[in-house]
Amino acid sequence: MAANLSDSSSGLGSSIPAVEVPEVVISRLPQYVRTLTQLLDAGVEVTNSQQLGAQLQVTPAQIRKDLSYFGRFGKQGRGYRVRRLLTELKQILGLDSEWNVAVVGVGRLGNAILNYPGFNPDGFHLVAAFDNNPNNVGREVGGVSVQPMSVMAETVAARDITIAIVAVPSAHTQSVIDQLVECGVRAILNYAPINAQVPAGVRVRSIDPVLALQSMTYYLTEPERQSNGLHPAG
Amino acid sequence: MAANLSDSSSGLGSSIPAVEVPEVVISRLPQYVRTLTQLLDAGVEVTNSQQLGAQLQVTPAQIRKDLSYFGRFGKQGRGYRVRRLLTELKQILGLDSEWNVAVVGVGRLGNAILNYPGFNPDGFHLVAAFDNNPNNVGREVGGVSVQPMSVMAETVAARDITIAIVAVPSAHTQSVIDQLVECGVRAILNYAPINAQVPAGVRVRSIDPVLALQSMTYYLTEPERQSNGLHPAG
DNA sequence: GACTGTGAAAAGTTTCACAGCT
DNA sequence: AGCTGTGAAACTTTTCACAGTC
Repeated sequence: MAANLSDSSSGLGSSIPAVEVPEVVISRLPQYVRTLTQLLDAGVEVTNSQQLGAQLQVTPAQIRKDLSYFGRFGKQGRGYRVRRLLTELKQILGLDSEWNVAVVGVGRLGNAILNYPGFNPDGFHLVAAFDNNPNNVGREVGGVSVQPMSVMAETVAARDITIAIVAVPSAHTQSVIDQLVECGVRAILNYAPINAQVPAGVRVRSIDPVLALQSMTYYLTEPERQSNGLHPAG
Repeated sequence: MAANLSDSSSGLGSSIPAVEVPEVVISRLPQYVRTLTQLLDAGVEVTNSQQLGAQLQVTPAQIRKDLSYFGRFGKQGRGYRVRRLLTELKQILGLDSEWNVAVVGVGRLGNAILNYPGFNPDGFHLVAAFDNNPNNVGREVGGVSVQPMSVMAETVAARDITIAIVAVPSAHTQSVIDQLVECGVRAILNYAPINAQVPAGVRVRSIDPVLALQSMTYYLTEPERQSNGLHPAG
């Protein structure tokens, strides 16, 4: 493997991979970050691929392989220093920066999102909220003043917003996403149960509890469909 | 490929696959179901792998291959009858049955879940709610009366509950999941940002917006990391 | 002519197994 | 002795391409 051109042995190297990193690897890194954060909070200073694998229910080899895309963060015979690895992974994922996020749609769900305290500790700042409904415009929700959709372009530019959370009814979601993309937003977290279409270069993830339930019922029906014993807690 | 032993040409065959169906395939079926439902609602009677693929942003070959694990649902030269394919896929996923679901944790999030109207149309019935807090016990939320955790085993058995939605604080989540598993629940939708551990035979899916955001920021950082142009709207 | 269903090829991902450092 | 980092092997998943049916 053509490992890596960056000098990551010189502490916190910026780890620019020489080889395209598989998307599935990137999707696992946030889980590694979370587990390492827990270990750090628990006062653990050194860990290893075995321990991380047990926590994450992933093989130790996979963890080592995943990390090898970005550099050499461990020490043979010893393992990984938790704080160092955590810092590196956060940097790789861009979690050493702060991200300004807009919420579109301030109905029941949008309200809950704006009041949810879980985003800020992770560097995601909900700095703007938009809604079409004049009854909502001007209200203060979760410390943010709700603006009309018409000022979205200005606000997104002014506040350097690159990420949006969309919580509008399904029927309006695609149109809202189109507008956001038009404004320069490049990552979207969609809460509507639709298949959002975005141009290349823009990312979408969807939060869809019904889809999650539906992908489990298959295994609850008679024919012994337990498949593997491992639990891809997606 | 050793296709399929079931006689699925004789309409709505129960499609017991001879070969273990890959988990990724199962995870895509609910999306097919959703798209087919939309087509049906739009009055479309016949579709094909090309059209479905365009909607779902998946190659037509993948759709045909996925379906081939369960039977032959199309007609060469014509495509798929929307209603027929939808019925078959729902049956495969177990969505032709109704599922009784318990919600554990009736805080802000649990409340929102119990009031969310999106589960029922899809055959998931929130029939019980549990909470440890005496202030919540006895309250009526989303048409369900909140019960103490102590009666969980009884209620789960009495109401034939196989699925649970867990919306309790992270610190209590694993313990609640253990109790649910003990009660015989075999599928869990977890809203806490933890790595839930369950025994083989039990499924977990997690709803974790922060993880979703964190898996996108990588692509928002300078080095041109757009990777593919396709958008795995996870 | 159009489109499915499917073996076979290609691509992607995981696991193995071991050299090499601590 | 213990554990990483990594080529190579094994396995999985996707895509191709075309025979067969409508």
